[in-house]
Amino acid sequence: MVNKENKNTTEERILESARQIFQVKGLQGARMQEIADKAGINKAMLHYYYRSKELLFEAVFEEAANRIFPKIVEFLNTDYPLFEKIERFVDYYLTTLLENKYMPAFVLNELNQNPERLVKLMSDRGIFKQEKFIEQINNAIKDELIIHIDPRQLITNIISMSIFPFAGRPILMGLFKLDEESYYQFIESRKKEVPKFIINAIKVK
Amino acid sequence: MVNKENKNTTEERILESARQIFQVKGLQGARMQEIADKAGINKAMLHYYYRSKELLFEAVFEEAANRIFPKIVEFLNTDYPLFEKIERFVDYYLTTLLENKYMPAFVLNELNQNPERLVKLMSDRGIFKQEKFIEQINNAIKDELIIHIDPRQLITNIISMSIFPFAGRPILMGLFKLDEESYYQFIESRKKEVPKFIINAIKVK
DNA sequence: GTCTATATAACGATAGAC
DNA sequence: GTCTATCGTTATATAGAC
Repeated sequence: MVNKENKNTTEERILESARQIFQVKGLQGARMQEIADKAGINKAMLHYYYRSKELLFEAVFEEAANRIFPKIVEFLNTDYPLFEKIERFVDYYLTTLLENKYMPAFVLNELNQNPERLVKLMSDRGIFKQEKFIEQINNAIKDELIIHIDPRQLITNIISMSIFPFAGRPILMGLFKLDEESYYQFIESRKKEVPKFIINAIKVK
Repeated sequence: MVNKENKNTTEERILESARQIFQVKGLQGARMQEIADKAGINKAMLHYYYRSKELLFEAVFEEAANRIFPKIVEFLNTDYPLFEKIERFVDYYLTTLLENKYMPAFVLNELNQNPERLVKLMSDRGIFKQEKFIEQINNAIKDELIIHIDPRQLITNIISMSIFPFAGRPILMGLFKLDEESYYQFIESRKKEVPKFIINAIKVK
């Protein structure tokens, strides 16, 4: 499912089980025994391949974080016109997260409990270079294509509307009385609704 | 701070300590010893007053959830005109959450790990009655005050932009290189920026 | 009500046979 | 590389004195 190049080695089976357990229960809530059971192997094997719970968790977390963050930057630095960039960005994120619906809550929670992980992520590579996108927004303001707005506020709004519906999935499902299928449809609609909403908010008419 | 009617009894001191520890570390991450230390009493007292860790946690969680959810509904059912209602709602939430910045991540995470708690919250009282607000939105569409939009999508956007900046606080602080003070200022600005953004997005010009 | 001391269980981790 | 058995620690929870 998640991992196409699954070689089905013991090491890979452990990682896949760890993904599923950690993403739902978090670092503290997960049990090594449960991960071993799901992988169909013994608890000792977890330590043979990953030494400790902490290291196994880090493997899972970094993989998840690397699926979210680098693409943000990649997108922000492409050469698409502003409105098209926003449309593509929202569509890409809703699609990705719909296939990994536990990931946002997992990553958000872990970064709240352990903000140092973010520092590590940022220094690992040139993540979070947003200068180009900010410049693009400022140019669009100068050209009177969009209204005057703090680029950081705009970016925050885009990210909020893309990620919150997943982190707050139980709330939305309760609030609007959605089952799995109608929740899926609701997010699908957002792929067009959210860009329309954003562009409406900033476009100079 | 958080609790004005603090009677400073042992029971209340325990609850206050539990609030602080649980909200940062979660149910599994918190240690009863740590809560006892912060309260300045012995570990046995926690069990004397709250029987178990689980029950102590529930006291904290329900208090936090009850500070977030009931006010949502209360607001949605007031008689303010649509735009004014949106302005007041966003302002109220950003103000409240700025004073309880760990709460959104805490509640979101707990509801993801234990969605049954939401069922309990919903059945406890008439929470989540949004019919009136949905009707108000639909009327505004008919009156050509706002563009055609699914009321649920609009509500989701409002909530997303109000709550995500707190649940994703470490990310925003890293992304925009904010310290505590400039983060506070950034949220303060949102009290005006977000309603403006939303009304721009839906207003018929 | 509040404390110290302790029971009891669970968990992460390792040793050592195969 | 994989297993069983077990160690060492830490956690929640309780018993019982004051």
